[in-house]
Amino acid sequence: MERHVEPLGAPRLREGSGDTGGLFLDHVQMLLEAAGHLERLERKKCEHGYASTFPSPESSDPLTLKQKRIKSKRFGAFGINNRSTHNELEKNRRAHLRLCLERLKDLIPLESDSTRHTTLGLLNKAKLHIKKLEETSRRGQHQLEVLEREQRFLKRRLEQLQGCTESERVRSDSIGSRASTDTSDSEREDIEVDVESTELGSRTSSTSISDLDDHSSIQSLGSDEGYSSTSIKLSFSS
DNA sequence: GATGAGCTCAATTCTGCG
DNA sequence: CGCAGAATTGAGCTCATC
Repeated sequence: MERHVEPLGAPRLREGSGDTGGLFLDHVQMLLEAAGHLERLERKKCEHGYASTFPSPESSDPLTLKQKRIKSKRFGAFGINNRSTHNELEKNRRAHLRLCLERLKDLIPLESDSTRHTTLGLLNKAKLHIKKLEETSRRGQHQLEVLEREQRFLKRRLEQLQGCTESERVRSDSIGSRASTDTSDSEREDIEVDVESTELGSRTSSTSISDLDDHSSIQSLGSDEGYSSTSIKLSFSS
């Protein structure tokens, strides 16, 4: 919805001016037209209540010192020049706002491109979108914490089970080397069952084990040579 | 502290569109 | 005709300079 703005004081040169006298007349004509254009503009502004560069009959109104200072700063010394500069700056400012709004439009999901999006509607949609993203992020963070706790707990249980199998092996060695290969399968079976029951337990008490979190030692991470000797089924549920 | 420059904001008016 | 956006304008605020 672009508003058509007439270029200020920019009447076109008439074509086909012949000699220098004609050129001079053209310039005079152009200046007269420009003056007329400005006058019409000013009158129109006066009609619509805009401040005019014409001396106002109300200019003798009592003003505060500050108001006088501002008035002279803005429009006293440079008149319309200063005002047009100000208008131009304000125009740039609005253009920047539009640009930001366009960028925002690209960032938020909109139902359909065909529907018209007002500034207010766009801002409201952006607000909702931000809230949704925050909620998603919060949930993801919570899920991550739960899974990390579960992982730590299972790691500790694994270490415990490894310790059990190690002591069991030492004990059986001291007794003798009889039928060591025969019992290994049944031991593995026991461990599998244990781990599965542990997994179940961890899931039921996943929120109440935070006290134990810091007890997981770095030593356990280094002693992973026994992991391959036992077949352990671990299944995580999200 | 006074002043000027730069910037923003809010009120008002104008304009185009459905 | 109402609405939304653009344009104009005055006022105020902040910061730098003297």
